Amino acid sequence: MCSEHERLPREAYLLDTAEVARRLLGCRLVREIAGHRIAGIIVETEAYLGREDLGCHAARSRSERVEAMYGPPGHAYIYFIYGVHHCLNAVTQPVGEPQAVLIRALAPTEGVEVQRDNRRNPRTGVLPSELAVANGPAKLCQALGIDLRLYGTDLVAGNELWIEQEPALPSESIAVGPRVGIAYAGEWAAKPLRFWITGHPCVSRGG
DNA sequence: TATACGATCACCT
DNA sequence: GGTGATCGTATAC
Repeated sequence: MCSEHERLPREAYLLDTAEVARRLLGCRLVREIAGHRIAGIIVETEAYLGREDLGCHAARSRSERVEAMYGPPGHAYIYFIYGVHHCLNAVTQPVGEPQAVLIRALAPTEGVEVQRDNRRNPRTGVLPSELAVANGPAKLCQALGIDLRLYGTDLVAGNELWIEQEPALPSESIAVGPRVGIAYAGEWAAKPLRFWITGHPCVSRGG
Protein backbone atom coordinates (compact mmCIF):
# COMPACT_ATOMS: atom_id res chain seq x y z
CA MET A 1 0.00 0.00 0.00
CA CYS A 2 1.08 3.50 0.66
CA SER A 3 4.42 2.90 2.32
CA GLU A 4 4.53 6.55 3.33
CA HIS A 5 2.84 5.81 6.65
CA GLU A 6 4.36 2.45 7.57
CA ARG A 7 6.26 2.42 10.83
CA LEU A 8 9.85 1.27 10.81
CA PRO A 9 9.41 -2.26 12.27
CA ARG A 10 10.84 -3.23 15.63
CA GLU A 11 13.27 -5.72 14.07
CA ALA A 12 15.03 -2.79 12.42
CA TYR A 13 16.11 -1.63 15.89
CA LEU A 14 17.88 -4.95 16.48
CA LEU A 15 20.51 -4.43 13.78
CA ASP A 16 23.95 -3.30 14.91
CA THR A 17 23.38 0.14 16.39
CA ALA A 18 25.59 1.86 13.82
CA GLU A 19 23.48 0.17 11.13
CA VAL A 20 20.30 1.45 12.78
CA ALA A 21 21.80 4.93 12.77
CA ARG A 22 22.33 4.65 9.01
CA ARG A 23 18.89 3.12 8.43
CA LEU A 24 17.15 5.97 10.22
CA LEU A 25 18.57 8.53 7.78
CA GLY A 26 15.82 9.46 5.34
CA CYS A 27 13.09 8.08 7.62
CA ARG A 28 10.34 10.30 8.99
CA LEU A 29 9.99 11.36 12.62
CA VAL A 30 6.34 12.14 13.34
CA ARG A 31 4.79 13.93 16.32
CA GLU A 32 1.02 13.97 16.74
CA ILE A 33 -0.54 16.60 18.98
CA ALA A 34 -4.32 16.89 19.22
CA GLY A 35 -4.74 14.97 15.97
CA HIS A 36 -2.31 17.21 14.13
CA ARG A 37 0.82 15.82 12.45
CA ILE A 38 4.13 17.61 12.59
CA ALA A 39 7.09 15.81 11.08
CA GLY A 40 10.47 15.88 9.43
CA ILE A 41 12.96 13.68 7.61
CA ILE A 42 15.89 12.48 9.74
CA VAL A 43 19.12 13.78 8.18
CA GLU A 44 21.69 13.23 10.97
CA THR A 45 22.19 10.56 13.64
CA GLU A 46 24.78 9.21 16.08
CA ALA A 47 25.23 5.67 17.46
CA TYR A 48 25.89 5.08 21.18
CA LEU A 49 27.16 1.62 21.91
CA GLY A 50 26.37 0.82 25.52
CA ARG A 51 28.37 0.21 28.70
CA GLU A 52 31.79 0.08 27.05
CA ASP A 53 31.27 3.26 25.01
CA LEU A 54 32.66 6.06 27.16
CA GLY A 55 30.57 8.56 25.20
CA CYS A 56 27.35 6.72 26.07
CA HIS A 57 25.30 7.62 29.15
CA ALA A 58 25.03 3.89 29.87
CA ALA A 59 28.79 3.72 30.48
CA ARG A 60 28.08 5.28 33.87
CA SER A 61 26.16 3.59 36.63
CA ARG A 62 22.68 2.36 35.81
CA SER A 63 20.17 4.91 37.08
CA GLU A 64 16.58 5.99 36.61
CA ARG A 65 17.70 8.51 34.00
CA VAL A 66 19.03 5.90 31.57
CA GLU A 67 16.58 3.11 32.34
CA ALA A 68 14.84 3.40 28.97
CA MET A 69 18.08 2.39 27.22
CA TYR A 70 17.93 -0.94 29.07
CA GLY A 71 14.36 -1.48 27.91
CA PRO A 72 12.97 -2.90 24.65
CA PRO A 73 14.11 -1.64 21.24
CA GLY A 74 12.16 0.96 19.32
CA HIS A 75 11.34 3.12 22.34
CA ALA A 76 12.37 6.71 23.12
CA TYR A 77 15.27 7.50 25.44
CA ILE A 78 15.01 11.23 26.18
CA TYR A 79 17.36 13.21 28.41
CA PHE A 80 17.46 16.74 29.82
CA ILE A 81 20.82 18.47 29.48
CA TYR A 82 22.57 21.75 30.36
CA GLY A 83 19.55 22.71 32.45
CA VAL A 84 17.85 23.83 29.25
CA HIS A 85 17.60 21.27 26.49
CA HIS A 86 16.04 17.91 25.66
CA CYS A 87 17.47 15.34 23.23
CA LEU A 88 15.79 12.30 21.63
CA ASN A 89 17.23 8.82 21.08
CA ALA A 90 15.78 5.63 19.62
CA VAL A 91 16.67 2.62 21.79
CA THR A 92 18.33 -0.29 19.98
CA GLN A 93 19.26 -3.88 20.90
CA PRO A 94 17.32 -6.38 23.09
CA VAL A 95 16.22 -5.71 26.67
CA GLY A 96 19.22 -5.40 28.97
CA GLU A 97 21.61 -4.13 26.28
CA PRO A 98 21.70 -0.32 26.67
CA GLN A 99 22.40 1.15 23.22
CA ALA A 100 20.67 3.94 21.29
CA VAL A 101 20.72 6.26 18.30
CA LEU A 102 20.67 10.02 18.92
CA ILE A 103 18.49 11.87 16.40
CA ARG A 104 20.51 15.01 15.66
CA ALA A 105 18.71 16.87 12.87
CA LEU A 106 15.57 16.94 10.73
CA ALA A 107 14.45 18.48 7.47
CA PRO A 108 10.92 19.66 8.37
CA THR A 109 8.15 18.36 6.09
CA GLU A 110 4.80 18.70 7.89
CA GLY A 111 3.57 21.43 10.22
CA VAL A 112 6.55 23.57 9.33
CA GLU A 113 4.92 26.78 10.58
CA VAL A 114 4.02 25.10 13.88
CA GLN A 115 7.64 24.03 14.22
CA ARG A 116 8.92 27.51 13.50
CA ASP A 117 6.54 28.96 16.06
CA ASN A 118 7.63 26.39 18.67
CA ARG A 119 11.15 27.69 18.14
CA ARG A 120 10.27 31.36 18.31
CA ASN A 121 12.93 33.31 20.18
CA PRO A 122 11.22 34.26 23.46
CA ARG A 123 13.16 37.51 23.78
CA THR A 124 13.06 38.83 20.25
CA GLY A 125 10.09 37.00 18.75
CA VAL A 126 12.22 36.11 15.75
CA LEU A 127 11.38 32.85 13.94
CA PRO A 128 14.07 30.51 12.60
CA SER A 129 14.34 29.75 8.90
CA GLU A 130 12.80 26.51 7.67
CA LEU A 131 16.25 25.02 7.14
CA ALA A 132 17.34 25.90 10.69
CA VAL A 133 14.17 24.95 12.54
CA ALA A 134 15.38 21.46 13.55
CA ASN A 135 19.08 21.33 12.61
CA GLY A 136 20.27 20.19 16.04
CA PRO A 137 19.28 17.57 18.64
CA ALA A 138 17.74 20.07 21.09
CA LYS A 139 16.25 22.20 18.34
CA LEU A 140 14.29 19.29 16.88
CA CYS A 141 12.89 18.42 20.30
CA GLN A 142 11.69 21.98 20.78
CA ALA A 143 10.29 22.14 17.25
CA LEU A 144 8.29 18.91 17.74
CA GLY A 145 7.26 19.49 21.36
CA ILE A 146 9.34 16.60 22.70
CA ASP A 147 10.25 16.54 26.40
CA LEU A 148 10.47 14.07 29.30
CA ARG A 149 6.72 13.48 29.26
CA LEU A 150 7.47 11.26 26.24
CA TYR A 151 10.24 9.33 28.02
CA GLY A 152 9.98 5.64 27.08
CA THR A 153 7.35 6.18 24.36
CA ASP A 154 7.03 3.31 21.88
CA LEU A 155 8.27 4.64 18.52
CA VAL A 156 6.84 1.59 16.70
CA ALA A 157 3.34 1.30 18.17
CA GLY A 158 2.78 4.61 19.97
CA ASN A 159 0.42 7.39 18.95
CA GLU A 160 2.23 10.50 20.14
CA LEU A 161 5.69 10.11 18.62
CA TRP A 162 6.86 7.54 16.08
CA ILE A 163 9.16 6.82 13.14
CA GLU A 164 7.89 5.96 9.64
CA GLN A 165 10.14 4.08 7.26
CA GLU A 166 11.33 5.33 3.92
CA PRO A 167 13.57 3.47 1.46
CA ALA A 168 17.07 2.92 2.83
CA LEU A 169 19.59 5.40 1.44
CA PRO A 170 22.46 4.17 -0.74
CA SER A 171 25.74 4.20 1.13
CA GLU A 172 27.17 6.82 -1.22
CA SER A 173 24.56 9.27 0.12
CA ILE A 174 25.71 8.77 3.72
CA ALA A 175 28.66 10.66 5.20
CA VAL A 176 30.45 9.42 8.34
CA GLY A 177 32.48 11.17 11.03
CA PRO A 178 33.26 11.39 14.75
CA ARG A 179 30.46 12.19 17.19
CA VAL A 180 29.90 15.72 18.48
CA GLY A 181 30.48 16.94 22.02
CA ILE A 182 32.12 13.93 23.66
CA ALA A 183 35.78 14.98 23.76
CA TYR A 184 36.02 13.49 27.26
CA ALA A 185 35.36 9.98 25.93
CA GLY A 186 38.97 9.07 25.14
CA GLU A 187 39.47 6.81 22.13
CA TRP A 188 35.70 6.53 21.76
CA ALA A 189 35.49 10.22 20.83
CA ALA A 190 37.20 9.59 17.49
CA LYS A 191 35.21 6.57 16.35
CA PRO A 192 33.17 7.08 13.14
CA LEU A 193 29.71 6.83 14.69
CA ARG A 194 28.07 10.02 13.39
CA PHE A 195 26.09 9.72 10.16
CA TRP A 196 24.44 12.32 7.97
CA ILE A 197 22.99 12.72 4.49
CA THR A 198 25.86 13.99 2.35
CA GLY A 199 25.56 17.68 1.60
CA HIS A 200 22.13 18.10 3.20
CA PRO A 201 21.50 21.73 4.26
CA CYS A 202 19.73 20.72 7.51
CA VAL A 203 22.69 18.87 9.04
CA SER A 204 23.73 20.47 12.34
CA ARG A 205 27.28 21.35 11.32
CA GLY A 206 29.77 20.75 8.55
CA GLY A 207 27.37 18.61 6.51
C1' DT B 1 25.33 17.50 52.03
C1' DA B 2 28.31 19.74 48.53
C1' DT B 3 30.09 20.49 44.16
C1' DA B 4 31.18 20.05 39.26
C1' DC B 5 29.59 19.55 34.80
C1' DG B 6 27.07 17.95 30.57
C1' DA B 7 25.40 13.72 23.56
C1' DT B 8 23.48 22.30 23.39
C1' DC B 9 22.11 26.71 21.92
C1' DA B 10 22.05 31.70 21.34
C1' DC B 11 24.37 35.69 21.67
C1' DC B 12 28.58 38.18 21.97
C1' DT B 13 33.21 39.76 20.16
C1' DG C 1 35.88 31.63 18.63
C1' DG C 2 34.22 32.31 23.48
C1' DT C 3 30.83 32.21 27.14
C1' DG C 4 26.45 32.19 30.01
C1' DA C 5 22.09 29.90 30.75
C1' DT C 6 20.23 26.68 34.24
C1' DC C 7 19.31 22.13 36.68
C1' DG C 8 19.42 17.01 37.30
C1' DT C 9 22.73 13.65 38.12
C1' DA C 10 27.08 11.65 39.34
C1' DT C 11 30.68 11.66 42.21
C1' DA C 12 33.19 13.14 46.06
C1' DC C 13 33.51 14.45 50.90
